[in-house]
This record gives sequence, structure tokens and C-alpha cells, in this order.
Amino acid sequence: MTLEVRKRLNAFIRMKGLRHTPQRNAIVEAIFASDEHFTPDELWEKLRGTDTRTSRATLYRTLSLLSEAGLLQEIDLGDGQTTYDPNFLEKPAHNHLVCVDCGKILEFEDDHLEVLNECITRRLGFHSIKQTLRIEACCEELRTEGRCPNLIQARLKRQRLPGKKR
Amino acid sequence: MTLEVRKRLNAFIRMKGLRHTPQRNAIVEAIFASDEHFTPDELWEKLRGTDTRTSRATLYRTLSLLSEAGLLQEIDLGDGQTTYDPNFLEKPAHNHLVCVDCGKILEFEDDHLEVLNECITRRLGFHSIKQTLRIEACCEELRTEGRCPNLIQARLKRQRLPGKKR
DNA sequence: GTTATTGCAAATGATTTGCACAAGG
DNA sequence: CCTTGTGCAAATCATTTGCAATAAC
Repeated sequence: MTLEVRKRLNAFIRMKGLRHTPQRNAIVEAIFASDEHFTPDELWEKLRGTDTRTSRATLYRTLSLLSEAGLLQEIDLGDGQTTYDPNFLEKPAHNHLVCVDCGKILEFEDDHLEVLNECITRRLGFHSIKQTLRIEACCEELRTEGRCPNLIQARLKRQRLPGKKR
Repeated sequence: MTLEVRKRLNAFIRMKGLRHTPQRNAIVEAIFASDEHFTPDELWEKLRGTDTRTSRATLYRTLSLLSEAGLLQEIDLGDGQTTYDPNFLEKPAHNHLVCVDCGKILEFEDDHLEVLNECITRRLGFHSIKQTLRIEACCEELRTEGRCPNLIQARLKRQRLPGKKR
């Protein structure tokens, strides 16, 4: 967990008059141990391996808190659950590409894109608050060579697969 | 309702061995009477004024059907319900800007954007299937002049307002 | 007559919430 | 102590589904 994260979190807790609890610590620890996207359920699984037990309610409450604190970004991949992105601090403006073969999420940044978005928004008479580009794509390798490295990885890691459309 | 819509729908019904029913007619009629976006619930309200009564189940089932037929596009505005877009035929590639002041949805197209998206996707080693740019923005007029024409319109029409985040 | 379609009510599944108890500061 | 946090179970809310009755073709 970055120092920056800890600093921000403490500032937020102090400012809001909140309290430090073992549950919150465990959750924050679990989240920022890696920089991977996750769903509440995936996080819940990760927490099962911890000695601190929390309830789902607390999990959800803490996720809201962290979003409010600006430490997590909620992203909606349209699969019926909220995905959380812990990389918001380092990369404030990034977009997502979802591989429909394996459900893997790639992040990318693009300056042209941002400029263009800004132009479009202004042209329409608005002031941009948040822009989200979501690309659904299939792996070129899978099409041409019959295998998708992400798909294989996903199988190994038992990651979320293509996913029910709701 | 456009001739094109009717043609496509009939083709789809024939091809799939489906049947024409008064419920489906009423729903399709209600949808394509205007070119506005709508949620299942808004459509349900519109249908209450009709003499043909349908159940919510049929409503949802028909919406899925029409999406499958390519006559509707599902768009996810992140407000916990699916919004449907009947303008897909005329404008196959359009993006959405959501006004956070009033919830109004503006559609826009942009060739640069499409080219750029294509580039980015290819650069990442993928083949693009679907791209969605969603911009959340606030009305420039509301900020500078204290009024948002859409907001006023929304009040008059009792449209969906900013909306709970779920 | 088959087979697709409908309506109802019950099921789902992610997330939220009321409430009594527990525990930070 | 006083207020915030937690766990539990029940509540939401949009959407889906099982099933028996109905209606296309």
C-alpha cells in the first residue's frame, strides 16, 4: 500500500470524524495490496483468507467510503456489478478496454482522447466532469491464431469469464 | 415508426419463427412513436395509456428481443437500470453525454473519435467490437447564468432527475 | 394441434438498511 | 460515555424465470 494512499485515508478519516477499525484496515490492506481491479465479491473472497472477519455490509460500506475519499474509482462494466479501480491516484484519467474473450480489463491512457473529449463536450455547450471510454474488444491473437493469452491466464487464475449479460 | 424498423422486425420474426402478438405490436408502437431514450419503467408508463395491456415480464422479454434484432441499443448510464436507445438504425455509432443537472441525454457522433478509438484498440492488440464514450457533464449555462434549459425542460416534463447513484 | 407467448407470482442477485450490540477516542 | 462502526437479517429494486393457461399459425 502506497504511502500516498495511507496519507489520504488518514486525512479523510480525520476530516470526517470517522474511526480506525480493524475491519477497515483489513479491507484497505486487501485492496491496495495489488493494483488490480476487483468486484466486491472478489474482494470478499480475498478477505476470507484474512484473520480479520468482516461482514458484507461493512465491506460495501467501506467501499463507498473509499470512493468518497477518492481512493477508489467505481467503474461500470455493464455486467451487473460494480468494479472498483484502485489505480485512480496514479492515473487520474484512464479508460478501459474489456476483452470479451476472457473479461480481462486493460487500462490505457491517451492524451489525444482527452483533448478530443474536451472539445466535443464544449462544442455541445457543457462542462465536462467525467469521461469514460469503454471499449469492448476481442483479442486479435485469438482470432488469428486461435488462442488468447488473457483467456489462458484467466483460466489459470480462475478469473471472471465473459460473464452473463444481465 | 419507420418503414425500416417494421421491415427489420418482420424479417427477424420470420427468421426466428416468432409470432406477431398484440402485446408486441403495442410495445413496438410505443417505442418507435418517438426517438427518445427510455427505461423499461418509462416505457411501462407510456403503455399504461394504451388499450392493450401487457405484463412487465412481456415488456422485458420484448425489449431483449428488439435488442437482439438490432432495433434497440442497450446503454448503461450507471444509474442501476438499462436505458434503451431507439436511434441505433439511423446512427449506428453514437455516443452519449449525460447532463448531471437534469439527467438529460444528448447523443453525438464524431468521426475523429471513432478513428482514434480504432487506433487505440489496435495498438493494444485487440479487435474492436463496441465502443462507448460516456461523458458526464454539467450545463455551461447553468454555471454561468444560473439556469440550465434542460433542467427547466426536465421539470416541465417531469423527466428523470439527476438520479440516485446505486 | 403444435409451438410460441403471456401473465402471474416467486426467484434472483447485487447492494442497502434498520436495529441492537460492540467498541473507538 | 458518547458517538460511530459492526453484524445480522430483512428489505430493495431492476430484472428474470417457472409454470399453467392462451393464443398464433
